[in-house]
Formats: sequence, structure tokens, C-alpha cells
Amino acid sequence: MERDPALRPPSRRSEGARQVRASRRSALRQRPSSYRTCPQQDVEGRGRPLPGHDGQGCALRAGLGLPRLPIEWKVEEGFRDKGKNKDEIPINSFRRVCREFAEKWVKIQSEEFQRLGMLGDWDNPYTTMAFEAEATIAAELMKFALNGTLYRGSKPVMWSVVEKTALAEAEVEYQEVVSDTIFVKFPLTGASSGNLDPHELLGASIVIWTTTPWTIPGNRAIAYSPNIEYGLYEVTAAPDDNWAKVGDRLIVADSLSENLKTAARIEEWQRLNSVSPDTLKYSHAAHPLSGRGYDFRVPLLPGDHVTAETGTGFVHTAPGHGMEDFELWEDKKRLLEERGIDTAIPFTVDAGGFFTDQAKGFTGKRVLNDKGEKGDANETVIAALKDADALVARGKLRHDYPHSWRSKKPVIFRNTPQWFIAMDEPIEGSVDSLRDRALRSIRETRFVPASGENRLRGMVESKPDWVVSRQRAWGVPITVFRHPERGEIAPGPKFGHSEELVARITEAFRTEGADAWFADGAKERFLSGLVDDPAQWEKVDDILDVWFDSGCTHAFVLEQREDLQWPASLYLEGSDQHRGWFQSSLLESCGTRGRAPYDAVLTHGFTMDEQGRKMSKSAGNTTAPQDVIKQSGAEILRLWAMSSDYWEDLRIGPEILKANVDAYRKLRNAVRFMLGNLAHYRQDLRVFPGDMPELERYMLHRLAELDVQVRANYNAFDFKRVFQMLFNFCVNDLSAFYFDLRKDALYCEPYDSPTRRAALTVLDQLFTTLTAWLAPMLCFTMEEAWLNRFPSDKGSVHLRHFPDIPEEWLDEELDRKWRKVRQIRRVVTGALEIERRERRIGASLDAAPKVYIAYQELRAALSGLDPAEIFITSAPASSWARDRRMPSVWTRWRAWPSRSSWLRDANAPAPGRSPKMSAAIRISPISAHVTPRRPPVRKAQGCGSGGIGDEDGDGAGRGRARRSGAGHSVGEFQARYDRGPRLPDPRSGKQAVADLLIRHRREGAGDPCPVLRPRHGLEPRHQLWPAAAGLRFRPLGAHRVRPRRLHRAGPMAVPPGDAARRHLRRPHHRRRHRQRHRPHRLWGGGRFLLHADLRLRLVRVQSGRLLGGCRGRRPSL
RNA sequence: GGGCCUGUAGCUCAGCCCGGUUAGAGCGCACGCCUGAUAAGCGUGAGGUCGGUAGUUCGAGUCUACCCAGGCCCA
Repeated sequence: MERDPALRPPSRRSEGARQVRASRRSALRQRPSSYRTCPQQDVEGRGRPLPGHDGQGCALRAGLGLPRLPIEWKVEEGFRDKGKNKDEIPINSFRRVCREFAEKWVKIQSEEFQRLGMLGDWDNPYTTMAFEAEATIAAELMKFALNGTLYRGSKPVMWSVVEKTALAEAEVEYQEVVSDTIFVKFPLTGASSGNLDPHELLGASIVIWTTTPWTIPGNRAIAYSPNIEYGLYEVTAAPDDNWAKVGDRLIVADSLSENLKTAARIEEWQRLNSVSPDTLKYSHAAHPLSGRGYDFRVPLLPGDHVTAETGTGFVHTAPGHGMEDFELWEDKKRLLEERGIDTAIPFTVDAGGFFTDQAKGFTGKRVLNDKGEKGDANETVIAALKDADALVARGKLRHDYPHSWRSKKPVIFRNTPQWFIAMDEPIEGSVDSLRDRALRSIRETRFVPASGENRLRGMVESKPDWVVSRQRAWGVPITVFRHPERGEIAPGPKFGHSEELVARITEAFRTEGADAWFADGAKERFLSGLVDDPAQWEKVDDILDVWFDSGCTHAFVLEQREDLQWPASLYLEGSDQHRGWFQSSLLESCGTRGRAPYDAVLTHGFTMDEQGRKMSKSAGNTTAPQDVIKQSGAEILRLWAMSSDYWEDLRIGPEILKANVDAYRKLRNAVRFMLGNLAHYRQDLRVFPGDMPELERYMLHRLAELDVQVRANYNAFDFKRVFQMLFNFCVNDLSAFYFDLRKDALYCEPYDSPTRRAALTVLDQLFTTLTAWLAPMLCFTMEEAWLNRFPSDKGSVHLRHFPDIPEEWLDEELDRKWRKVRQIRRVVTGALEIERRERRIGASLDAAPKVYIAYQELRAALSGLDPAEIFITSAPASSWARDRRMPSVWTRWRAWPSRSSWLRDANAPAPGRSPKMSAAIRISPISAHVTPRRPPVRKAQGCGSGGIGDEDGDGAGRGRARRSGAGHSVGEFQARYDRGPRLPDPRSGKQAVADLLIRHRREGAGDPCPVLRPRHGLEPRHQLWPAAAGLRFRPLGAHRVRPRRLHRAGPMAVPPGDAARRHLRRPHHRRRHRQRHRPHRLWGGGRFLLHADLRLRLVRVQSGRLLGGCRGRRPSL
């Protein structure tokens, strides 16, 4: 899966043809990669335990593919610091150090993932270096050896002569050097018919240009471009001693001809004719050194990489000395063989930079010496060309050239033996090739987003044979033996004892690790008894490409554990892994099992800054995940990942994070509100939906609606939609609507009023459902909320399935009706706002709106509803009435206006925005009369001696409860609880209040108010969720006793008092306030608070409770 | 240069497949309200030439072509 960000194999990036390429990703560039998958992977893992997915859960199988190469660098560096050379160290000692180094990082990275709240089997992570894994990887490779697709070929690699080692692209940096350049003639010896008579071309020469004269002995072809116009030129005037003589006929790109003319000191020449691509197509030339051991045909090949920017428009092609040359050569292999041309790539340069005997006439000459300086090869070759009369011109060029990142010395491209897996050979025992199988599997795989399919297919279609060997030390070796004379490999399709050999190797690796391959006497140990003479066989010491390692994860992860199934449901990685893990896994599995190891592939983009640019240290726009966690907490990071469109590139930065912090608070507070009120809930208060008021049934309908959508979007991996949906629900439907409407009922209605009971039932359902839906995203917060309500050492919100929502809750008619109600509500709030501007009202309760509705159907929407309740306003006095539908319920404070008195046709123009309806606001006679705007300090009825005063006397005694008139007296309140059987949950705060009230009375303590302040005495589990303790509950009529001072006793900083904060909102008071209360400014943003909050959660995580619970009990598979 | 992808309000995202009212949410911002979610809560408002240009069409955010900007993988 994800590799350590700091150790991720750097990938090749081009930054322009001539620019210096970054040799490594900068440290900063690497860091953000740990954003890449974690939250998505985890939410995906958590979102799965859904009914409909076989009822099974799914957990992340923690795994770490090891970046072999960077580890090897690091270890090498360590040795060099101690003055030791890698070559001097026994290979197995070196490998041991690598292993220890890797183990350290596995631990660190595992901890980082856990900090993010990722669920996973952290006690048993898989790594590609576990013995079991190494044995499996070797066994998988040997399957390819047995099915006939593994073969030994050759390929040019970047080679450092100084270090005598192959280098990866990432180990190379570009430096400016001065090179010898030469123009060389290749006389045409055969031409196909095009626009020219072939005879006219015979005797003419193709001119090439190169900066590496030493590659001429390796030349096997000339590349041209079908898009360039070429001309045939005849030299008519030149100095006598010139290399290009009068009468020479040269073929060159027209746009570059002047270039050549100048370089070759040609005074005059004449363009004879154009040379069309058709003419060149099947032509061939002689090697410039023909007659000196280079007597072969040099074909002309069309190549897309040929440009008319520099040189002559023809590219000298030495397949052993350049990637493009090699690819072109391989690409045209079939055609060349048909033309009778030997396609073998010569090994002209050895590991020391010396010409081999395959470079005839130059054997022993050297390209680069031990110090990385230029050898005698170039000069010798140039002299030979001059001698052969093939040289047209020579010069010098300053340009960028690859150098070893460590030694800073130039490198060369050099053909080396490598191991390949054939893409197009039929696999033994089957008719199709690896490519056929892979392409078929791609069609059968689900890609999210769908464009991933095109991308992967494009890459597989054009992939050359898979190179699986690397000349390194640390990794799993290519476990085959080779008979150099017969070219046979063991194990292999023709080798008689393959089965036994594979068993021996696998068994040895399983117990000793891959080091067994490099132990002394390994060859004899594995081959004895299976071959006549082990000495005739050669042990291959190449290391397997890391991509092969990672491509085998499915084999050693999924197949070797009973609780996991093959194939995997999903592979998830960054979109760059189309070339990496997705592809190597696909190929490996297709080769050995005939299909992809996954049913679906999910990709995500990369993390950018707020402007969508790459993060880089120099641009100063980096945001490291670790810093986000440190500052805002892991939840914020998770939320960010979820709310972003991860299919594309992700953006992150201070502003975006701030938005997520706010969103987080909103969600948290919605949950907290529910939690606080549910402290009073008991199962026997439960009401059946059929017995609920319409508003409650409407909320259940909304929940059922969401249920369908949330499940669908989790299934579609569209987390951002889930988030938006749930967030909007919490903000619009709950916070701004339902909670706001039902506060009165929850706080003020009698304990067992039907409305209150129904509201609590709905809250319970909302809580149960929302915690489950949000748990994959806000795993810490939801866990805490859940355990707060249902404390348990073993339980966890993450062990739950999404609750089943009965379909019967869906009620489209109700939905239509309440849409209209909310439409009317918006008109009223708009009208209220006008009155507010005029300073005629403050709270909505100061108003008694008259709503004029022209349309019958809109009017009908309000039938049976209490408008005052819906608009949170006061109702006309005349409408005070008892509920006719529920006469048994005591609701004397409640207004039930008759429809006729309240709704009228809008004949007269009324203030408002919509012609369909409008609202006229008048000041409520009731609120104005019963509770003046600044009420005098009142004494509550029925309070013992002293009574309860309005503590701060700022008129804050106003509240919605005043709508009910005098409200309950404490006596009434108490009477209710004296009845006994209806006592609430003994744990709830309400019970605590009741108990204390009773005790106070018995003891004659008088003032019951102090009991409303027990905040400081909360149990620890209530500390984070003060409302959960239910202590906000106050009996009606008891005046507000705000435990404000108690806030100050808390461990955190202190907010400005209410009065002070109100001042803050009036601009002319702000400045003075700021001067006075400067220390309080800490509170301004609220951000600090949030952090404190999250830190508290962290403590719990670190104490192991959350993770402990998850770890032992992740959902079984 | 090639393959794949993206561009809608200050931010995060809908709408595009299948062209059709005045392009929608939420956040943020501005202005207010409330003080019994208060480390909260509620309301109202401003804010968009839908990356650009051309084309198809009665009509284009939506379809087509090109261009610009950005990303990943390759050359």
C-alpha cells in the first residue's frame, strides 16, 4: 500500500528538455504524498460495513511496500560515512543493515497512520520484506519462469563507470559539459522507390550528427521523421583540404541544411531534389566503418522522436546506447527480421567503460576512466571515421549531460543483460499473451473514476516487455539459474526438476528470508541432485524490480490468510500508480492467475496548494499533514479529505482548513445538542411514528430520504457528496429548522407531553443514524459521542452497521406539504427582518405575524399546524386554545389558532417579497404585555425564601418560555417528579436536579437554585460534553441562573461575559472593549478553543481506549 | 511533444451524460437578532461575462473545434 513518504521512490519528472532535471524530489515534494490515500482508504474501509455488501465489514490490511532503492541509498550513505565502500561489505551483512533500517521506518509510519485514526490490523502489517512475503515473491517470479515468459535479454541502462553500477533515473542529475560533436556520412546502399529514381540516390550519403562519437561502433540504424522535409544536395565548391569534397551528394533536412553547410565549410552546393519519406522508408545505408568489421546494412527507420531542432534531421541510432534508440529498434524488430537484418544488440562497452571485442577495431579503448574523465575512445573513433572518409565535420557543444548524483561524474548508456517478462508471447498452456489477458481484465474491472480505465489500458497497450531485473543488493533476487551454453533456465519449462527446485527455494526463503540466495554454497544447496554438475550453472544475482514486489501483494496478503479473500474488492492509490502498483499487480496476476487481483480500482489526485499549484518549499505554499494534525487535529484533516473532490487534485491551505474547522464545529454542535437532550430520553418514552406530530414524521421522512442517498454515495465512493449531504442536513434541516422549532417543546413542555416524547424519539433516531453515517468521516468525534451516550468498554460506533430505516417512513405527500410550509416560513422570516431593521422587534417572539396567502394549496399546507410554533413567533391572543386533537394534554400556554381567524386571502397589498404570499408583522400584544422588553427583576412563584432573582438584571430573563405566561412553578415541577414512577433515567442530570430539589426542601435549605450549578461536579465523561449531563434543564419559571462564573473555573481560558460580548457586536463599543479586555482576545477566533477540544480527544486516543477498542475488534471479515 | 484529467461565487462542491425559466447549495463575508445548544444558536443581504475564442442551434454553463491555465504519467 502506501509507502513512507520520505522514502517513496522518486519518480521521474520532466521539466523541459533542456532544463536541469531534479535528481530527487525535494523533501517537501515528498511529504504531502502521505495525504494521498490515508483518509480515503480509511473511510472506504469504514463505509463498507453496509448491509447489501454481504453484511460483511472490511478493514484496511495495513501494508507497507518497501521502497528498496532509497533504503539502499541511505544505508550506503551510512557506510560511506564510516569510510567503507559498499563492495567491501559482504552482501548479506549489507542486506541485514537495510532490513533493520526499514523496520525502523515501518514502525514510524504505522504510528502516523494510527494517529490519523485509520482502522487497520496494525499488529500484523504486511511488508514486502517479511520472510513469508519474500518466499511468495520468489515463488511468483518462478511461475513466470515456468510459463515461459521470463527471458534474458538486454537493454541499455544508465551506467556509472566510476561506481560500476547501474543508476535509476532518480539517481541522475544533469550538469553542463562540453562534448565532441561530429557529422558523419552514411552512404546509401539501397533505396526504395519514392519520388526519386533509386539510381540517383546511390552514391549519396545520409548525414547524421551526434555528441557521442564513441557510440558509432554501436550504430545499427538511422532514424528519420516522416514530418520533416529532406533534400538531396551536391557540393559544388569547397576548399581542397575539406572533408566534404566537391561532388559529394548529401541528404539532410532542408531546415537544417545551412547548419551543415557552415559546419562542413562547404562554399557552394546545389539542391538537386526533395527526398520524400517514401523514398527513405525501406532504404538502407552502409556503416561508415564498413570494411573494418562493420559490414552490415544500416536501415532507415521512421521515429517520432526525431525533430528538426538540431543536427541534420537524421538521428544516429545505437540501440545499446540510448533509450529511444533501443525502443525504436525493439519496435521495428519484426520488420527488420523480415528484411534479413540481425536485430541482436551488441555489447560494445563493458562495466569499466572499455570497448569490448564486439566494438571491432577499438577493443580496449576507453569511454570514461576511473575518475570519470574522458577516455581515448572518442578520439580513436573520430580518427577512424576520418580515415574512412566518413567524417563531414566536427565541433564542440556545451549541453546538459546526465551525471551520477553521488559521484557527480558523467554516466553512459550501456547495453546490459536484463531479465524480461514477455508481453506478447503466448503463455505456456494457453493461447493468449500477457497483454491479451491484461487488456481483458481491464475491461472487466470497475474504475473510479472511469477515466482510469483509459489510462491504464493506454499504458498496457504500449508497454514494451516488462523488465524485472535490477542490479542492486537489497531486495528479493531473481531466483533462477542459467546454463550459459544452452541458454536454459532453471526452474523453467524445459528443466526437468523445476517443481523440486521451486520447493527448495521457497522453503529456504520462508525460514531464512531471501538472504538464503546469497549465502555461501547456495547454488550447490539448491541444485544438488537436480543437475549433473551445478558448476555449469550460473546463479543469477540480479534483484527483482520493486514493482514486481508490490505487484505480488495480492498473493501474500490475500491468499495466505483465511479471513481475506482473493481477489481484492478494491485497490486504492494515487493516479500516478496507473504506471506503478495497479499495473504491476495486474500484470503479475494475469500472468499467474489469468485475471486482475482486484475487482475495482480507485484513484485519487495529488495535493496542491490553494491556487491549485504544486507545493514546493521555494514557493512557500506547503501544508504538511503532520502540521495540520498538530494544529487542528486529525479529524479536520479527515474532514478535509472527505469534503474535497479527491478524484481530481486536492487543494489544501490555511483558508480551506479554516472552512473545515468551521464545518467540523457545526457538525459537532448538532450532535452535542442531540446528546444533551437525549440525556432525558428513555426507551419507554418512545412513540410510534403513526402517533407523532407531522413535523416529526417529516423529519423521519427526510432521514429515510437521506438513507437511500447516503448509501448510494458511499457505494459510489463519492464521499464528498455524503459529506455535503449530511452537512446540509445538519445545518438546514436540523439546526436551522427542526432543532430551532422543537427547543421549546424539549425544554418547556411537561415531561411526558406527546410532542416532547415524539421529539425525543426522533432525536434518538437522528442520533443513532447520524453517528453511524458520520463515523467513517469523523471517527474520533462520533466514537466519543456514541460512547458518551452508551458507555462501554467493548462497544464502538465503528462496530455498528448503518441502521435500517423503514421504507414506510418515506412520505412524499408530507414532503410536498412541508416544502410549502418552509416556503411560507421564509416569507415570514423575511418580514420579521424588515421589522427588526425598523427596531420595532428584536426577538421573533416579539412579533405576531399575519400571513396573507393567495393560493389555496399553499394555505392548505398550514392546515392542522400551529403557525406560531413554526415561525417561532407569538400568536394572536384570540387564538389561544386547547388542542382539540389532544384534549387530554395540558397545553394551556400553547396557542392553537383557528384556521379561519388566522389565514386570509391577500386582497390588500401587504409587505413581503412574493406576490403569492406576504406577511404583515405586528407587535405581539401578548409578549409586549406579559413580558416587557426589559422586564423588572421578578421573583419566581413557589420558590422558597429568597426566591430566584435575575442575577445580572440585564433583562436577560426574556426567553421563549415567556410565551407560556407564568410557566410552571417550582412546586409544580417538583410535584411531577414526586410521583415516582415517571422518574427519568437515574443517571440523567434531570434526576440529579430532582433529587437535590427534594433534599433541599427536606433540609429546609430554601433556595433550590444552587443545584442548578453542579457543573464543576460533573463526572469525567461529561466534561467534554457538558450538555450531555442534562444540566441545562431548568424548570419553568425558575429564572435564568447562568453558571457563568463556573466557566472561569475551567481549565481553559475564559470567554468574555455575555454582556461584554453583546457590546462587542456594537461597533462603537468594540474599541473600548478591546482596550479593556485585551486578554480576552484570545477568544476572538474560537480557533484556539477548538484546538483545546481536540487535544482532549487526543488524550483519549493516546490512552488507548479508542484504538484499543478498534484494534481488538475490528469488524470480522 | 504525446496519453489521461480538470477549470462554475473569495472557498468547498451541485448542475453537463440527455441544450430550454432569473445558474444552485453550504461555508466565508457584510448587516442584524437571540442570550435556555452560549466554547453556541437564528435571520437577512451582497457576491458569478460558468477559463477564453469561434462554431452548431430559435436558444449553449451543457454539444463541437481551437486556444489559455493547471495536474498526473510519459517522451
